[in-house]
Amino acid sequence: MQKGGDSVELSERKERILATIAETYIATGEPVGSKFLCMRAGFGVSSATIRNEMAALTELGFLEQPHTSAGRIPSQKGFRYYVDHLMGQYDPSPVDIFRIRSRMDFNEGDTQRVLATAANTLAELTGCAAVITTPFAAGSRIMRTDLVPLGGKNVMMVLSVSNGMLKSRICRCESDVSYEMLDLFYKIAGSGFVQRSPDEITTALVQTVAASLGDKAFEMAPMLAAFADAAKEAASTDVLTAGLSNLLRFRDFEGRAGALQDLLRNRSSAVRLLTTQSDGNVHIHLGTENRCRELVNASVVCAGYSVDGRETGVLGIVGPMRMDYAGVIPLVRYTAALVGAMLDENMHN
Amino acid sequence: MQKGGDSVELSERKERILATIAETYIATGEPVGSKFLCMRAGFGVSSATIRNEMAALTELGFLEQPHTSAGRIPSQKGFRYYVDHLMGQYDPSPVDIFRIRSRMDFNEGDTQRVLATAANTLAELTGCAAVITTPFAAGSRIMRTDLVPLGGKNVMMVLSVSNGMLKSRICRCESDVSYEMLDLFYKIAGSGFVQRSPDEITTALVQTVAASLGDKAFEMAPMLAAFADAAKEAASTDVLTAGLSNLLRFRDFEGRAGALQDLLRNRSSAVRLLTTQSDGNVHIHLGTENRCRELVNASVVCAGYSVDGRETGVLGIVGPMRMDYAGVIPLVRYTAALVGAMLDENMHN
DNA sequence: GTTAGCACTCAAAGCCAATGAGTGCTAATT
DNA sequence: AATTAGCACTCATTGGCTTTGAGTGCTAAC
Repeated sequence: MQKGGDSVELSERKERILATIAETYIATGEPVGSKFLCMRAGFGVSSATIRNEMAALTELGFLEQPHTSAGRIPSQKGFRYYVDHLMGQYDPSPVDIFRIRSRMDFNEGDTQRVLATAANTLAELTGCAAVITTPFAAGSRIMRTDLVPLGGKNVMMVLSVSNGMLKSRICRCESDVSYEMLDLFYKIAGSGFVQRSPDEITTALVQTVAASLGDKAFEMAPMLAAFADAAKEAASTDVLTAGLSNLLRFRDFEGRAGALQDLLRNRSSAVRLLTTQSDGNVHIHLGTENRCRELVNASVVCAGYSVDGRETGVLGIVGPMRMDYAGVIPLVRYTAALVGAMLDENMHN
Repeated sequence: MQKGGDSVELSERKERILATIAETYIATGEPVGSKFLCMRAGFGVSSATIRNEMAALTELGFLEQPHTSAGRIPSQKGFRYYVDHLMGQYDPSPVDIFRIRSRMDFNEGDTQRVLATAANTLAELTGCAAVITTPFAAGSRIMRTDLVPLGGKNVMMVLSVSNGMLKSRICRCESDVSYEMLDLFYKIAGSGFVQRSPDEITTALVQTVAASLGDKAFEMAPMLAAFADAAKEAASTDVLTAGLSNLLRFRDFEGRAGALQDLLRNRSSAVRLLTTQSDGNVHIHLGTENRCRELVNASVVCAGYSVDGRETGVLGIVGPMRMDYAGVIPLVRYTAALVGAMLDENMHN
């Protein structure tokens, strides 16, 4: 939970009012009026007093009014204050833990599948859209490359990266794949590519290698191209999404849900969205904090997952600004921890 | 183009009126009135005569009226008659051909990628959602299985099926993978699994094999399980989608777009949707012909793609019933042919 | 068979008043 | 100084009402 920008201190009563408005608005989606607050919550004062407080909170920018004769809703600043200072901190309920663990198979060795399952689980349990990045490539290196001849001219190339990712390419050679070609590729890869970081595999590097091959270059070109392509993909962070159609259910996104879906489907914008300090906490990006037109009334709740003690990826959910933060944060935190643990398991065999 | 159910013959003038209404409604989305038809189209008669004809067409069930004081729109039956008898048959325009070919790389050896690209291309060019099945497993057989030791306890298993599909699984063994384990698996697979059809790989079969292994069974269990799982997936038809967010743009689906997206994302319902006669033609399923609540005002335009002369998969698009059939059909037909050709290329190396 | 003419229908748009939730302000009270 | 009762005010919403105009169906004449 990062601290908000300006550290205005509110009186305890103002805080209680803001918290109650936030929680009521989150629950009902309707603006909250002074009368309701007076009745419902146990403030020992009249609605007029509450109105005065609300007016002050509006003046301070924590609340806003859809129109004169409506109640108040928390502004973005109000939500920020709420999540930073007022919201209860909970652990996931036993039933949530059960739900998450029963969906995620701790024995899954496939990083890609672990991530996909995590996204699906989060989307389902939160009712929001879920996004999860593949482990970052920074600091990783190519562990090995393998070739699987598929018969005839086709070979499958598998690139294993130390961050747990596998990238495979099917590659059609100019002629039937021969033992010599495979052998040559293994030699090239072993001496020039393995142990390097994926982002070191530049076109230039591959061309240098190709040039040194002389008349074999032509034969090897498709494999080298496939390898370069796979390495390039391995060097960049990818994003898996789930539950995009959940976004259609929120009135808040009416008409904009399509743009939101497209935004999340887009790799680079989704990565940018999740990027945040890696301090092991759950982070909340409210509305315009995301610096993104499509997300003005949306929030992102995200957390990094750590493998080997280093935060190597991020997962999160995207939903309306009036989402149930208190309920959702524990789910995100727990899922992130579990993903980290599962990938850790894979790293250490 | 399949023939409609009842073969009512309409007078030539009625046909011209129906065709003009269909095309105008497709283009504008607005009900079409007698006055417009009289002005615009070159009928040598007055609006009153056209009104009489329209009344007759309504009586016959080819047209309907949103309300008394509105023009007419084609009913489902009207659209059916239009696509069966009235619509022009076109070839894709050179520019469409160029667009499709420049998006689809004829040298791609990866079936999965070919399919994904085809779906994206179709979605983009038609503005509808695109769906494409993987090649059917019927009649296919397992060509080979390969193991790629990934270090430590992890192995990647690759299953090559004769229909061009590859299925891979990462499998975590109980102990470090040894040469003996790999060798044993190759022996088992070679004698018991390769050359079989994927749907023959039942749990029973795998258990029989396991039982025959004696004390090695425990060690081999994860690999056998992964193999069975991969084979099961290979035996069933999968579906790739693209452009689901296009559906949100259509007024016709307002409020139902989410359900439609979910329907297409669901493997079995999407397959059911595309299932049709395999006679090499483009097929059009209008509204309720799809026997599916979510699709009452939607149409599916689909075509099979053939590999080796046999129709082994289907692709199609889903859009509103008032879609531009004349423009879209050539695209679907051409894309299907191209997918077939590309997969053919792969089969014959 | 065609058409001019006309009465009719009905969605859409605009207008108006009533309703009521909720506020802001003021003056009295504690 | 804080609280509150009271009241005037605002404004979205609703429903009723009318107007408008597109489009029809029907009939009688051509």
